[in-house]
Amino acid sequence: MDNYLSISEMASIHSISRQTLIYYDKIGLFKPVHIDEHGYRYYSAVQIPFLREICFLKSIGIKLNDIKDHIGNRNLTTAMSLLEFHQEFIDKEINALMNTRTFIQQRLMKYSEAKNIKSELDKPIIEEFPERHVLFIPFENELCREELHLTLMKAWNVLSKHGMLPSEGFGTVILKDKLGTDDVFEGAGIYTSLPFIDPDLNNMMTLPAGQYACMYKYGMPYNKEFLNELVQWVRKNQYRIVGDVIDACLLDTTFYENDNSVDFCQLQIPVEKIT
Amino acid sequence: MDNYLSISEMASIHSISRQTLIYYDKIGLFKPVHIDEHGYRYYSAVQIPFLREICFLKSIGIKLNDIKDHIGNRNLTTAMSLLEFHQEFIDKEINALMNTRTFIQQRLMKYSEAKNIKSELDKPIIEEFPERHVLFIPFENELCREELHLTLMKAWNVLSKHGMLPSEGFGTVILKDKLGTDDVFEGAGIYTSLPFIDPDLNNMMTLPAGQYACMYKYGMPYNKEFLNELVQWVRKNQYRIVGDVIDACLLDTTFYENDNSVDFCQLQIPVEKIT
DNA sequence: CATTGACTGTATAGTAGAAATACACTTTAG
DNA sequence: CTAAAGTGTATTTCTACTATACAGTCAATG
Repeated sequence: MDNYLSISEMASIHSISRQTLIYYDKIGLFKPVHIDEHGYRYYSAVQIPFLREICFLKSIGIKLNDIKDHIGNRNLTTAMSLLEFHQEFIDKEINALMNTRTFIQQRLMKYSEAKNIKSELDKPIIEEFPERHVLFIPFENELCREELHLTLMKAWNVLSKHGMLPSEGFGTVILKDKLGTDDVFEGAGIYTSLPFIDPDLNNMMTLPAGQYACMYKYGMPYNKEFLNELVQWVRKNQYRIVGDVIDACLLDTTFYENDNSVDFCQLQIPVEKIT
Repeated sequence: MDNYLSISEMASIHSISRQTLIYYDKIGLFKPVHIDEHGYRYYSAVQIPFLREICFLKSIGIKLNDIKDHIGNRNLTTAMSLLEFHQEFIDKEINALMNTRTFIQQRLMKYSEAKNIKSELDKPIIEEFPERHVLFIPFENELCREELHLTLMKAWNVLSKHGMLPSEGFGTVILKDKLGTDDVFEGAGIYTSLPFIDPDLNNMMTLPAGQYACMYKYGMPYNKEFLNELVQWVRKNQYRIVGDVIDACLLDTTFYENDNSVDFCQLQIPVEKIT
């Protein structure tokens, strides 16, 4: 092999840049067979399969360091286990991206729901909901903006540990039995939707399917006036409360500017018509 | 809101590090509401939803710069288009990973094939092959190691431009009509397997399904002795050559150490029994 | 023979999103 | 009063390059 390839020839043959070859030389991944008295790099055609394989492994996402460890001393067994190991890595990545895709989809659903209903603010209506599986974390201190945020973050972190993002929605659960008592928020807490069911998860709660008396409102869950209003409407209209009350947050304060801004929520009280 | 949260509290609430909050401050993504006379950072509970949303957007893979542009002035429309745009990005990523997965699978298939047949070296046998679609690039100069490598890289680059990696195999095609002539390699060239069919691709060639007289060998395609041996065997055994000859490379020189090493290949001659 | 353009070299900075480290100051608990 | 915990800034490290600046080399042309 007497006719060498220059660095630019070698680069263009492999559709990579001259700088990349200089870099590979520097990190010891791929070195020219010959360097002349001026420091010019010269490659041999025999090296082409090696650089080609480096480019292949790189383009399927294997790190240069791992390629370096592998390429100098490869055989069928090591080549296969490198690929098998990397395939598992790829599978995990695909899985993670599919989950992410689900989270984005659910978020978008939630937003388009919020977009479509802004007109009917503060008017009680009856809606049907399917069964919903959520995570529930009770409040530990007196309910205020800070307690609300901190409890939600607890729930958020529980989900994160299970590889989920609570993209579909969250809100407050108020116990049916405490309605009308001195401390309406006793035993209340935060719920977050579950993007998918995880059997390892504790603190799961099921919101039953059925009819709910609903009302959209701008206000935080600890502003009781909306709840009182809706409860009164329920009683006036010959309905019976049959379960815990949900205050679902549709748009949080990140959608509004000033410091005293409030969430856009929907109160949901499960009801039955009194016959 | 008079009770501030320290940087470590804010960090632990969101399961991120103190350093990350310092970094977010530095790049202007998320700043504390208050800094005391010693430079200590203090956050407000009102900021929790914003940092939560930043963490959410980050964890679905949106760049901090894009989050920064979005978060300060968001509304339903911008939030939805951000997510929609990002979902398309995710879909492309999933697609790319699925392709990569295919390439790895095909490579592994090729390797396990090579692993299983090493015993029957240099012995002609008859094998059945399905139809194979390949890319064909003819040689332009006299066949030698360099011409072989350069032509293969041409094919490789054509595939790369179409988003494919020739992971399943490559080799040399020798025209049937030139067997036994002075210049056996006239019109010959390199073929590379196609991971999937791309209608935009020119230079496609179909290797027909059927019976092939095959022989494994260590040697480069320009070493004619193996070809001659197999052709003689074909004639002696009452077969007729019915198509172009394939010299399929199973393991290239990256699997062997010294500079004069050769490929591990399988010669494949399409044949019919003479009746 | 000089010049020009193409090619080569080294060295440095920049990219993203932190993590890790070093070193100094402040606060808090005992 | 001291020690531990918390906080600040500044710098380095990671990956796999790309881009830039500046200087030397080579081949062809006038």
